[in-house]
Amino acid sequence: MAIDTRDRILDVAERMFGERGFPATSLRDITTEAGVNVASVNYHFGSKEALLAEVLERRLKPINERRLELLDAVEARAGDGPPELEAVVRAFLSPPFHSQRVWGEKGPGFLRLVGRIHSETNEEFRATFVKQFDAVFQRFTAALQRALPNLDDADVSWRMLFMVGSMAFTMSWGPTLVSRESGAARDPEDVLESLVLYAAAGMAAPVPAGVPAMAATGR
Amino acid sequence: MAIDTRDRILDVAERMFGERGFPATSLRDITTEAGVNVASVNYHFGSKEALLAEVLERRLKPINERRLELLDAVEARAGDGPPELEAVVRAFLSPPFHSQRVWGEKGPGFLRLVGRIHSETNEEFRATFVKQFDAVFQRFTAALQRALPNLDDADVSWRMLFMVGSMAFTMSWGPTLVSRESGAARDPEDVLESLVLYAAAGMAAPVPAGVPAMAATGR
DNA sequence: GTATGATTGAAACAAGCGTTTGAGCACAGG
DNA sequence: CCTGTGCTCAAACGCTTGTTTCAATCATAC
Repeated sequence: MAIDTRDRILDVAERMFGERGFPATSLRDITTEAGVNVASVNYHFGSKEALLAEVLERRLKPINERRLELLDAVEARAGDGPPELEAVVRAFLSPPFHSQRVWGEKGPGFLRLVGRIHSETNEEFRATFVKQFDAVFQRFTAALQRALPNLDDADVSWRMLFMVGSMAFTMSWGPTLVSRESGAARDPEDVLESLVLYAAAGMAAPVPAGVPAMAATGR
Repeated sequence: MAIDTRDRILDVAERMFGERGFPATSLRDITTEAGVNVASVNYHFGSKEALLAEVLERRLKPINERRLELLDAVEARAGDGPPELEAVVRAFLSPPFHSQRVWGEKGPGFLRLVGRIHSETNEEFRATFVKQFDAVFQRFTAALQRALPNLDDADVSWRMLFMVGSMAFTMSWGPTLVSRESGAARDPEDVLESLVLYAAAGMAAPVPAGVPAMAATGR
């Protein structure tokens, strides 16, 4: 009856984990909605947690690949010089926004999920999850350091955290904001654009006066 | 034997909700650690969800009061002119950072919790929670609009969302970042300073080229 | 057609959940 | 002294959880 049980489970799980969170979603919720048997989750994936891992990987892998692709292009264009800051930021931020066509009523489920992985899973799971980002983080950290030579490593790391925070939070709450304040309604594409400009400006902010690493001001 | 059962429950619940999340923390986890009986939660608070509400309110109320206090001072200083952007941003961001003396190994538990409220509770609860922020949001939105007259309302709203995202995410992951990369280690006070500069710069970013300030929203 | 291995189904499993119960304790005011 | 109130306790409530079991069914190769 089912086209493909595995995929149906993945789709429903992605949506429900995104909407309600991982611990708050039961396997019976998922399997009922997907029209499959409870046991099939453990048959196909092994456990609830393994299902979560697959849900995440399915979406995250293409996103991170796309990020690196875009960064490659930006760096190629820059040649030996420093890459353009805004382009680097855009290479990082845009793939998740494009990963789902619709910024639906509930938002891109799996990205809401990503935003709260760290709080809903145990330590080991979290570690293997973060590992998926390691390569991306290293590449972008290096690129940003070249684009912002007056920042020390610590500054770049913290500002990347700020940027990721804006992104994750926007994915989570954005749809709520859109539905609450009609004035704020916007295309996801416009929101992405706003976010890129915001993050690029923040990245280029002057370094704290009191704790200089080497240089004084930003752009 | 217990100094005050109520307070012990609140303290332990705050920490555990922060570390593991609301659904993943059982009342028995809390009461065992606190050295009190399971039934005392329902006796003192009525339900698990009511306990969460009180945990949040206990910390959030003073934080939001302090925010408004600081904003009052900033606006008084500005007189009839526009308030200083960085001061407004600082008034918003600093109280949570000061709400707990120590940026411990696990981070300020209750702020990690705040960051994911929306995903771990039902719709009604979320509504009453967001209400606590309404006054603060309105005041700060107004102040930012005066400090950034070239942005339209939608821009200000989105950029506030970006700012809150940076803050929440930093509270959550900051401690992780500090422990992973020794190079990034910093005082919470320094991190706050970085965040303020980052957010102020982001707020002041140019408006998107394609979307003029006065035009109606979507396309 | 029959055999084989992959998949599904209904049912049960033990464990844990939030909540309720009602007896018991401590200690005030009369 | 007794009574009333506030609180704690062990035990049990009914229910849901993730996981397992094992027979039934399916698709495919011989």
